[in-house]
Amino acid sequence: MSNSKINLPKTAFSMKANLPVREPKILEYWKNINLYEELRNSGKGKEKFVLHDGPPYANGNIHMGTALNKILKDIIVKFHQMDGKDSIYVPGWDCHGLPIEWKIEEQYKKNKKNKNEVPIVEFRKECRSFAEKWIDVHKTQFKRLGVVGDWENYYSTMSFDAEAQIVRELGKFLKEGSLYKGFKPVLWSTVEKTALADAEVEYQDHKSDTIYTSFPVKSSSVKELEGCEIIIWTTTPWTIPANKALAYNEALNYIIIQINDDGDFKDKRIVIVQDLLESVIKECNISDFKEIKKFKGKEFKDTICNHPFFDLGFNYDIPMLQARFVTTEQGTGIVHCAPSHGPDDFNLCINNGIKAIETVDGDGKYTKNVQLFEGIHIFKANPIVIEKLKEQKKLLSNGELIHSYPHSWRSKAPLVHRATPQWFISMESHGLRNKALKAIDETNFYPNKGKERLKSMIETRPDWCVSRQRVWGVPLPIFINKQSNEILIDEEVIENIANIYEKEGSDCWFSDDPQRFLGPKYKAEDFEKLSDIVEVWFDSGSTHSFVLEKRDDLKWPASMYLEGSDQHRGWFHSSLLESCGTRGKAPFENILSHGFVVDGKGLKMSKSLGNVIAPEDILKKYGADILRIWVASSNYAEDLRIDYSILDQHAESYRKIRNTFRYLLGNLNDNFEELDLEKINSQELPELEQFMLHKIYILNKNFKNYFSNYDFHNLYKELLNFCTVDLSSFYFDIRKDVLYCDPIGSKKRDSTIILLKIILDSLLKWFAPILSFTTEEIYQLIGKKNISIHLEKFINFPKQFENFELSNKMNEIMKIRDICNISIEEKRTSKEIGSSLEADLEIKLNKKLYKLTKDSDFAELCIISKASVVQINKDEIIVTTKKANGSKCPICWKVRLESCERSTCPI
RNA sequence: GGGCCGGUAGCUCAGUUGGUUAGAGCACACCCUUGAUAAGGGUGGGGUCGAAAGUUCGAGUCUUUCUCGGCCCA
Repeated sequence: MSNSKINLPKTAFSMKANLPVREPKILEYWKNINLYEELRNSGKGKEKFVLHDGPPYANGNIHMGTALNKILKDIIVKFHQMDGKDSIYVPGWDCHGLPIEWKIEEQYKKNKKNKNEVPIVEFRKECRSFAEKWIDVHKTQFKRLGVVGDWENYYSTMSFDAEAQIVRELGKFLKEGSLYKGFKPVLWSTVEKTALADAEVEYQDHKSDTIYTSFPVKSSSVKELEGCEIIIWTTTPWTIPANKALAYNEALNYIIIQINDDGDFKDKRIVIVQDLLESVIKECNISDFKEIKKFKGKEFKDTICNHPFFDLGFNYDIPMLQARFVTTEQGTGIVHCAPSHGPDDFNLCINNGIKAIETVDGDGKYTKNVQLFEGIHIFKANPIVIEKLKEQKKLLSNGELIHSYPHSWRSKAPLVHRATPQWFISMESHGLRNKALKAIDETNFYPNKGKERLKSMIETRPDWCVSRQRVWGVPLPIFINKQSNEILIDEEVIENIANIYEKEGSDCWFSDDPQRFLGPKYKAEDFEKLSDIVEVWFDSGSTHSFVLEKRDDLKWPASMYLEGSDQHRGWFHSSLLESCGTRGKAPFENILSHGFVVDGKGLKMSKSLGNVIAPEDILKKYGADILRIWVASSNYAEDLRIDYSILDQHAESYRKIRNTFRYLLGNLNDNFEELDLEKINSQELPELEQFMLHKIYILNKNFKNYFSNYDFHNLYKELLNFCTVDLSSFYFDIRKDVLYCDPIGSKKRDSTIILLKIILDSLLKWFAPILSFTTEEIYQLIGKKNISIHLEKFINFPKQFENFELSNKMNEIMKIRDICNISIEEKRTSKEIGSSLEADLEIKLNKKLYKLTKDSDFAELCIISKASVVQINKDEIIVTTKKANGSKCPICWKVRLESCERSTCPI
């Protein structure tokens, strides 16, 4: 029998996707129709949804993390657009900062150019064009992922507008008075007279002087401690004059011993940690001692000591402070703290109200803040300190140690931690911490755990240091009065600087006459102009001010900030502080944070492990839609695993979805016109169609629910299951008979066609935010209404589609169907039958089920030739399969003795 | 080293206030089909829930410890 008498599916939609080739053509199409503009036109006047882009750093190719981030953003933006909002995405880039400075310096090194001989302005120009280059590269790579946004009018932190606004934002803190000058230790080279970043540091062996020295206890709540001397060990004796505190660990066990050996410490009682007793007595040559007392570290609480140079005028209190960083690896279990000369020291002291001061100047000489030592170079101070300690009978022992020590990558000179003048925004002076904590409470977090994470950081963080001794950034707009040493606070000056930057950028700060910035009100000679720049987190923390507030198409606050979970300490954090400090509110209503991309085993990607997968590789091998499926199907609340076997699996799912579409298109012969769902009377349709309408209605309800919770992996799973379970293996399989064999235009077939149209329309829209390319491909094949699927809206289904009574009945039928299948399978395994159409079934049901299913066509539902249903008195469902008698109808392939009801049946 | 988060079939995920033999899809195996055909259908095997201890009549679900992994900090 020829196939001409049946209606076989026919479609131009190919089974093979060939996404790597097809997708770029679709991108070209979106560009030609100017999709972004079309979206804005279609969204005019609608409620805005603004996902504010966290700016990636304009440096290097994108990696899986960035791809994940952009795709997730795009999916959400598209969902909201299709949900009837004006959903606007403006991409941005973070451009200032050290990494770009290095790249330029590296180029200099290669070309044997000396950075110091290049004018700052020229250097900055090179940084700027470097960033511009990478913005272009990123743009292309992001677009390839299918991300739709305002690529033509992106924002960047180095645009003149941005630089100007950053100055205005700083001006607000200045005016308020929360921006203050303080000191903080940084790694410093006394040779180059400059601060160094961590990455500019090389570790090399270095010979240091070591000392065991003592701090007499002044007062303590432990009686036995009184009169004792606390012993500390250090490799930097020159920091002793800057000592302000001692650190102990409350979890460790300490011991008091009395020394009987002759010498400065004869009959003295000293305190050290128990675990290091042996090493201390050995290193300090203690041979005769007596144990006095053992006690827990926590008993040190409230102990106050004197400085070893107490008698030389260092007569301030040295408190003992609890610190977790104290260990028993080396030394004595008590660490001396000079807040101006170590980050640990600094943090511990600042948390206990002891501020760092400038103890050493840029050349490495003690300042006037260090009595007795003023003007002495720190690298020459060790012998003097040791001598004076000996004089004061406070030196238990000294020696030398070769250890790994930081050096400058350029000059190879040893580095020191030196407290340098820095600019801070106070967390407390104007209530910034409380404002931020309140703002967190008013923000929704996806997943919810992000709230606590951000909160605990804000609760404990120290004041915000916003200055950097660098050149590629926005200059701190600060003048200091040479006479009074006071900061110039004048809105007019700030506005003047901002206006200049708006026209020409901030390079001029480094080249132009300061008078230009001060304006006519002040004399340049009376002021010192700062040459620090603003730390880049302040730049990106201000994006809300120069993007959301400045652009008419956006709104403040943003609907959502969406970044990796590391940004709780980064952009979420800095944006929150900046905005709360200047506006008293968070710049976002919702925060969505996602985990990190890890390999198939859950390990982080690294070159050394060889488990790195680049987005580019995936695009070449699979295409962007597969990558987008990976994003949608992964649970972003945790880390996201990826490897080729995972991608293969998603590629398989994609084929299933694609074939689902192909079946629909084939049976519709690529014809599609939108139906008015309100005009459909579901009661007039066959039960199976009514059941499918119910399924669609419920799925849509779940879909909206998942979407509003940004729960994409469950959403995608449900859509995929619908394709696999409800459509492919159920509805499609059953309805092939009607579609192929019933005459075109017949009632039942038309009912099926109606359903296929509804299903196609629904699937296209449900999948569009995820499968942006494939849905567009299909839409172009059938679309009439709009020029792009992405201009469509989600469907509202009539409530009358919902039919729980029928659904309950069908669920019972499905159970019977399962048993039928098992029965058929037995006969198939025994080779009595092959196709299910070779089977006749006898189904025995109890009274209740019999009554319930009396109008159901089991032959149709089970795709068999004949089903006879009988009522029995047992509750068990019994199905018997027999090989069907008769001949196979060449049209419908059913095996029967008499001809089937179709007029075309030749039997 | 510290803080936070997480570890359910090969994979992606469900598992509601602790309660009957732990679920789904994919993958896999076997079979069928050849009118969705580099497609489609059916059946089936497979986890004791990272490990141990505890609370409880009862724990994947609560507590503790350990372990592995991730992020942040040091």
